[in-house]
Amino acid sequence: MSLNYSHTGLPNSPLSFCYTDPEISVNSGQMFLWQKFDNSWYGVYGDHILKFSILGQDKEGTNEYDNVQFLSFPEFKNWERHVFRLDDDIKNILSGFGKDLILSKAIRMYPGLRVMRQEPQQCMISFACASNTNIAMIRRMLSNICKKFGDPVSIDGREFFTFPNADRLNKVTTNELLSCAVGYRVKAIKAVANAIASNNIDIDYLKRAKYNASKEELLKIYGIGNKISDCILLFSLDKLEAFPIDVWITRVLSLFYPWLLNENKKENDNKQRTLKTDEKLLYRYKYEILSENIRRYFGKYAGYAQQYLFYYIRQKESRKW
DNA sequence: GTACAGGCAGTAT
DNA sequence: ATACTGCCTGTA
Repeated sequence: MSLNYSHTGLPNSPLSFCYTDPEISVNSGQMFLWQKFDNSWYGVYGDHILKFSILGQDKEGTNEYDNVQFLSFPEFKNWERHVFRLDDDIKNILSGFGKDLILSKAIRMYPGLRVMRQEPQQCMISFACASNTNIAMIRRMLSNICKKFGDPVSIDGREFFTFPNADRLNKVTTNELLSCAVGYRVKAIKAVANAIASNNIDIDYLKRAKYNASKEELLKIYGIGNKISDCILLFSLDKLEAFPIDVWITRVLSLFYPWLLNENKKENDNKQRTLKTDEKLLYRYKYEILSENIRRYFGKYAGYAQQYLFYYIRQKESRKW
């Protein structure tokens, strides 16, 4: 497989990678537990550690490499197909956005940006940690959780830790979790672990069910609201229409899709619209209605659009991850 | 010291 | 229904 690796990413990002044929890059937000050492990337997928290595020479600054090796511990055959969603018809998905100028631009800038598929239990716990904080903090919390409750795996002379499953996390004490610097999110983490461990929610069902039914189940869990459930649905439950709306997405909508927001204005608010006022708009607009309108506009692969827009606005604002 | 970071639940109106 | 508030932790 020909591979094209580059730091497409954000200037300060230690993360983000892409390769071509098919081209891939991924938002850091999707890869909390990935790290790069030398020419290899290592990532945690539940109780597996995944690895891929860039072998061979860079063809004179083209970032094209002729050989990439995918490994996993323990064995997880063809994990790259699963994790990078190589079965998605990316050409078809992206061509569907062709009429949208902003998306077209973002797609040209970040060719092959993908939605990554995460291990569902890990994904649910990860986003339970995501409220009111930033990516660096989430990475720290999750890394702490793995170190404390996961199993060590030694690879290439380095120690990695698997992600503890729900049964394990369901048994740990609140204080043990608090030592992972998760703060008040401990209640959400325990609620997720308990819901899975006690079969109150069934991940197979969540995968099978349609977006709305699946989301309804997730929203029953303490600490899992609209945005976080959409992340879980998109990144681990194969709901490609899920479109998580956070402050960054709100900004990009405000800048480039104001009509989507204005449709939902509660009253005709004559005040001048500014970024600041728009950022507060999730207080003033119903997430559900906004979400429906957005999914109607972007279509059944809205989640892919969300990733391009998120990546675009983050880079535009030069955010460090 | 203060503001703020990829939300959420609880409470008051 | 909608507005407002506090919240762990860490960094700028």
